[in-house]
Amino acid sequence: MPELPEVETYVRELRPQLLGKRVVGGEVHWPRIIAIPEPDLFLELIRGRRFDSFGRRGKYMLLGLDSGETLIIHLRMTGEVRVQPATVEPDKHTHLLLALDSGERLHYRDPRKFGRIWLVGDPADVLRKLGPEPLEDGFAPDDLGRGLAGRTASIKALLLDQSILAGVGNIYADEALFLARIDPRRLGGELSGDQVAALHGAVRTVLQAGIEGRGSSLQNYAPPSGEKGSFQEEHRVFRRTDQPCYICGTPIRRIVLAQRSTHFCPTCQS
DNA sequence: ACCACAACCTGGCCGC
DNA sequence: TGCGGCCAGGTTGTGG
Repeated sequence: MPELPEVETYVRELRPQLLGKRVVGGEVHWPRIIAIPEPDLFLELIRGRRFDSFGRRGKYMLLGLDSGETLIIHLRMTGEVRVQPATVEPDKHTHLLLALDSGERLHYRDPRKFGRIWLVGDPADVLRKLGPEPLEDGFAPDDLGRGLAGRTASIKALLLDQSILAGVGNIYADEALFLARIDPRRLGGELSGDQVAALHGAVRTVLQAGIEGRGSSLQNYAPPSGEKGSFQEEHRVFRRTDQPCYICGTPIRRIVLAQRSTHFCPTCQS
């Protein structure tokens, strides 16, 4: 589910709930969610460790431990992290429980089991293929242009490629392409310099607006505080199939690109 | 190197 | 109520 704005919201809301707390025990109920190391060693290494820092890279959450190691969590489609009182019992979708010295427990819950968790000495081992952070000051139109140059995949597929740009997913790709007035079927390498610059600006605008709305809450998704985000109210095209474009009134179209639902205005985006 | 697509999983919704 | 089909905010592995 979550893209950059949802993960950033997660980090902001979980940080005060976890910083300074220490892990005093844990249980893994679905071993495959622990990517590195083996689950038994994972639990051995994390027991007794304190959370010292909390950050984000792309759609990954990075929790720095007092051992110098980093706990990395990727929620993929349906992962959730909650810090709960000890009285809250895990349900059948809770795959990792970490007991904290505060008496609470961290629950990692994930109905589709796509999410992954790593415990590594060097985060680069997990993150090295990621492209630039779109909201960093140093991210320039040329950085995006270099990633798209010569590519013959659709611009929609390339925006979803985390090695070109980190953090954009299906919602924000569609919204950015609408804002930049670019047809999602256009090939990456055929965009003009002006279009690349417009897309660069649009990606930053929609991600920033997403963060300000505390993410998009579709279905039952909500950030750790439990209060839903609001950016879904600002979607211009995403899941607005057959509804009128807010600019020109043309019905929004849904097509499939890169195996993902893609929504666009056939009049505004060409 | 690049591209398209199956696979990984479960649950919700819709029509019959 | 049950069943089949489709949908879901992501990434990885495989084959061409």
